Amino acid sequence: MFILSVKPARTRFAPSPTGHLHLGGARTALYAYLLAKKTGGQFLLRIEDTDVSRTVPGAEQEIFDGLRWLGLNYDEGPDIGGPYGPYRQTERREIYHKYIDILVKSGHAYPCFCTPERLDAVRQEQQKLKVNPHYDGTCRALSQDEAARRIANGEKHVVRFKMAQEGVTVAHDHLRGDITLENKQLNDQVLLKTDGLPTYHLAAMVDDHEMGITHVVRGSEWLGTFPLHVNIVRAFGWEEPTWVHLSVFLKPSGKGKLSKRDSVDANKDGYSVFIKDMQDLGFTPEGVLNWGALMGWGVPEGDVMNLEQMVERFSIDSLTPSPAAINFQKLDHFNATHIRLFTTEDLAARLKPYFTREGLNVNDDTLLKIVPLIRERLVTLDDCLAFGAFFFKEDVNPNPEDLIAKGLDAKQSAQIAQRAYQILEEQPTISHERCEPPLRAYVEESGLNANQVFGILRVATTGQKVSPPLFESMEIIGREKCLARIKNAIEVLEKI
RNA sequence: GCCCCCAUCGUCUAGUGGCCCAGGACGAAGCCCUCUCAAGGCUUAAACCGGGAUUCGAAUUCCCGUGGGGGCACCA
Repeated sequence: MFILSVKPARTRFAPSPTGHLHLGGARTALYAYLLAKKTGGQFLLRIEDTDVSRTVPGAEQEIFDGLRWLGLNYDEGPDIGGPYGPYRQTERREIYHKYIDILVKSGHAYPCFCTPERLDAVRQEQQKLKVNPHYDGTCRALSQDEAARRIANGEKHVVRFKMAQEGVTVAHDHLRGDITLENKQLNDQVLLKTDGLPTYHLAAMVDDHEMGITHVVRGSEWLGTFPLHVNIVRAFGWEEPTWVHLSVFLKPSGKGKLSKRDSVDANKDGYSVFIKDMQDLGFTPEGVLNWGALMGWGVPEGDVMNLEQMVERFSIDSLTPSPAAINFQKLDHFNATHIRLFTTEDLAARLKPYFTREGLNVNDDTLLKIVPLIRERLVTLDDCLAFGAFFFKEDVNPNPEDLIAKGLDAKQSAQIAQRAYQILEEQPTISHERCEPPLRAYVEESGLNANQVFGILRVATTGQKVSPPLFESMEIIGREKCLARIKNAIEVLEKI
């Protein structure tokens, strides 16, 4: 037997806790997760909180909750631990200092005493002269003795990477191939800040190495500093991971990168790019994931997938590098499609919170009965209110106008309701099988059309013009309530 | 300003030199079904950014434009 062996991949999702978990982050996490699971490896979560001033309280928890809601369970992370912890960068200071020392000793990095004010002035001057903004190298020229003396003096300083000033760097991205950049385009970037914490450039490289990450899956906004990162990894003499820079998401219009502002706009139409909001809006993890997965991934076949199926079909070779405009209509489609795939019990459980949050008293047996009736009518879970809230209400108060059938007047409509009432009253129970035949017969003999007769009954019993199928609905509402509601409708019609 | 990346229907994508007068999905239009609304079935319209080059042959390779995106911090 022939065994195709794939090395298990270790991947990570490494967000900074500076805001809401959004669609772009979720998709990055998804691909990293899929790659790990596909190859039998591990997926881990690391919090990149080295910019203390930007850290938002609660953001970290939102990341945990969001990933769990989506079903992207990580094997290692800040809240569950793991063999390579800690998984929060602010708790890893000593590790970074150890590696900074290595770089300084090997001549790949140097201390810099320039003040932010001076740097600002230099940058402004360079812009005025239309030169590329870059560090001017003042401290790079300092002798080791001089630097040591100033450090001993307690002078505040950062540590910069000593970038080669000539030649080129060739960095290999899995989706784009070799990317070549002249070294002089690269800056002597700050690796360690005055506050003793590392910048992303150092922290991410160190952690990915320490944590055994085999594939770095991240957004294409990192493409610009990608060659720098490759240089840092090489300065340490480490083996490079496989780099996978994902495409970015564009606004629905295709003009510009998706931003927070777009979520505000989207919210007006019942959408959001924040994972937390999507749940409130009635989207399902399955729908959101399926939608996000398809933007940037050319699935071989079968567009509709749950997480498990995505794992089966996933391959980083079929990821696409070009930017993708998001399309909320497609979200609707995938959400509705997955809703239709849920079992009745599952869907009932998912729907219940949407009824109860509106203050409705949900009877579980009734809920189970209405699910098959409304399932294919739902786009979002909260649509269940529009189609099924009346099942849990004591009274319905139809708009009198709506009770009048098309082409008829109030009096005629009242007569029809009266006749329908008699027919239904003759039935010992109200069921689909018992009620439809006699009412159809009435439609026949009266010369009316089904729309007219059924329409009056629909509005009378459900209180709305659009509802799940009439007879099935009446059956669930029950004989007593149906008759009472029709009687009420007759009264309303007679008063017109 | 400089650098990097990307480029197939409106949108997401398939396509790795002949299988492509370009396939799928969403959306759109029409028809069927039908007690409303959906769902479902069938059908239609809709694209290789432009120009050169290589080749018997190019959506597919190369070059130049153009358009779009991203980056140029003691932010990630």
